[in-house]
Amino acid sequence: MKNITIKKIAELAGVSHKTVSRVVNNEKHVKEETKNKVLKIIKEYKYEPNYFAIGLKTRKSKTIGLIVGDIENPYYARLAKGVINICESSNYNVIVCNSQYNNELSEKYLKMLISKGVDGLIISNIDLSVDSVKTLIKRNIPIVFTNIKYEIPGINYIKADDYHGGRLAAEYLTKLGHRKIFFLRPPDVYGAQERINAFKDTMTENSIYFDDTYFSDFVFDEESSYRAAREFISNQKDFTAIIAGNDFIAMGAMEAVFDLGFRVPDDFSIIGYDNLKIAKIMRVPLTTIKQPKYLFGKMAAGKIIEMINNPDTNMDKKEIVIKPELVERMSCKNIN
Amino acid sequence: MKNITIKKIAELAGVSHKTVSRVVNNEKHVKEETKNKVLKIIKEYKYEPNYFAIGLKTRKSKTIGLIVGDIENPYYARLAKGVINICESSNYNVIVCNSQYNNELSEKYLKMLISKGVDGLIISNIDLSVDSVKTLIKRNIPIVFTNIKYEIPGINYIKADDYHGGRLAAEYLTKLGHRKIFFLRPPDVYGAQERINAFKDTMTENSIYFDDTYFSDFVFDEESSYRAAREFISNQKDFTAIIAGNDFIAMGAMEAVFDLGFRVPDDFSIIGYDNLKIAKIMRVPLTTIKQPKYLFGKMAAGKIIEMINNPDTNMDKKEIVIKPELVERMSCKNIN
DNA sequence: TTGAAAGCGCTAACAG
DNA sequence: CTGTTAGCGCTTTCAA
Repeated sequence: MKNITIKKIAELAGVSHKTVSRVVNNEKHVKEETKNKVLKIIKEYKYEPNYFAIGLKTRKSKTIGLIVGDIENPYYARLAKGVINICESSNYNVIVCNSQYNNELSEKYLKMLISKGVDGLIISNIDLSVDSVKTLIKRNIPIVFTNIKYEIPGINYIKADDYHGGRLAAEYLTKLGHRKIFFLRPPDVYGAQERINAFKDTMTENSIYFDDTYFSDFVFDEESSYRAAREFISNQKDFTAIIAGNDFIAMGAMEAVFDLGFRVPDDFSIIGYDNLKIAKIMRVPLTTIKQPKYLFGKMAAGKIIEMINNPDTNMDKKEIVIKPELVERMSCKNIN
Repeated sequence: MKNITIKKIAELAGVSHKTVSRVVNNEKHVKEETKNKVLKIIKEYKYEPNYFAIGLKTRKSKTIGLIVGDIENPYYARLAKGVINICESSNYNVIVCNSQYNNELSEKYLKMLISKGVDGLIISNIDLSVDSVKTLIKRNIPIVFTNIKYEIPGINYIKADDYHGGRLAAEYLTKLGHRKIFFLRPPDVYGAQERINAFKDTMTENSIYFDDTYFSDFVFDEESSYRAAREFISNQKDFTAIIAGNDFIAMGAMEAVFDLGFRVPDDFSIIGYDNLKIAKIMRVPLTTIKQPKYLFGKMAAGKIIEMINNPDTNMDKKEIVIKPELVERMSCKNIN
């Protein structure tokens, strides 16, 4: 039971294998009659072109790689959905890699993807070394970042204005009268640092004191956030607000507050980031900063496919930056 | 700037390309000295074996395919995480397909995956035709289902005992005194039907009336659930409880209840399914049925890799069935 | 321990 | 409109 190859079909149809190749690829210069004959045999024998043979010749894989920090974080899940759906409509598949915010793992995934000949790469919030990124650029493989840690010329990215988003959160809280605000730090990706900078700037401008103890260690998901928040809450009395690195992290924080017998926002105001669907229906509906996650995925995929299809033209818009917005709900209290 | 191939390395090292192949694949019968020499050249020239050439020969892709209903549903996201993480540890990549619970799209994805020569397939809650599944089995490609719609002999699956889970939910509600219970139907996958059967059996055994109007149309996600729940709530007065097809759906239902000015569980008790992380921190902490999502992914991936590595041996355990458990929180009221 | 030859299944270039 | 020839980069015999 061997595989049916293009040669066998050619034999069966009494034509050359190149002719079969022509009809398979829908090229012109094939007589309607021949074409139909070949098509019939193809159908009858359920011929399917060999992916590897094609790839070996064309160096196209019709698949793109996506690296995310944590597919379980609804932010990434929704972004991935955007990527996958758009890719599907252009007949691309996507290999999803879960870096777990881990440097080494990211690099490993990168290598795997490249060695598999992906046609493009979408890299979301991971912490690649500058060297890797530069090698990537040199290789000339289409690549789009959604949020980046380094500003490297010639790089395509799609991101939100995180500094602005960070300000939105910090200023909102200070206007509500909060002075001691704890920052649950999300993984160290570019966007996170921008938001922390915005926070610090806001505090400084308002002459509000802060130091390193106002920042948690990196917190990755709902669980690690829960632990960090719990520890933080247990050890102090003066803080009135928490900035959660993202909504997933905010979940953990809110759980910790409730489990310790405190209330939101009466004892602690909490503000998140991302505006996940869950934000609306959380224990206390979460005030947060809105980002268009599906759109990020959609745009990144669209851009990649565009780049794949026009390898030579220098795409015009290199950077796309989206303005985040504050979504006010019930998790923050005015204490003025 | 051509690619460095095995031949070039051979030339540079002054050996045959087969020898290079041997050291690349870590085969024996290579003198330590030759090996080191070759290794040095490989490193120097950054040689990377060509994926397509290898695939053409070996018919192995080192990638597996995963089809899920909706990657945005945290159930699937967590399952996918399990699959991806386990695959990574065995150096497999995973192509994630988002079927959107759509029959045709599922079939299309299936074709794409097969044509890409995936080494294995994990199919999660989709609605493939019996024919497709049979073809799949005939092709002899390792495949694991997590939940299935058809019982086909020789198929591997990992699932929860959905009938049992359905009973858990229905009996819990009836014991609490509920008689008019609305069922927000999840997409028509095997597990869903089992749970509906369990619901009907429970009602019948308790001599509780129900008819078709007690069931919503299929509801896919938080948004469609919101719409369906909203419409349902607006049009009736007697129902006291809602069984949500899963926790993602429960989110939408709870939103609808609140937006319409009702309360949970005072006006409507809601029970979910899956025990997502969000269940704990929802507006009203959700009573639900627990399923080990990460474990499903992990087991499915483990099984697939095992099957890939032992293509001949008939794996023993064909079916793995896990017992779900009730997690009681605050979304259901005793109205006895 | 090493190498030569063949071929996996396809496409590209050119010839007819 | 169709066919021939070559070769993509690797692995697999088999022979040395």
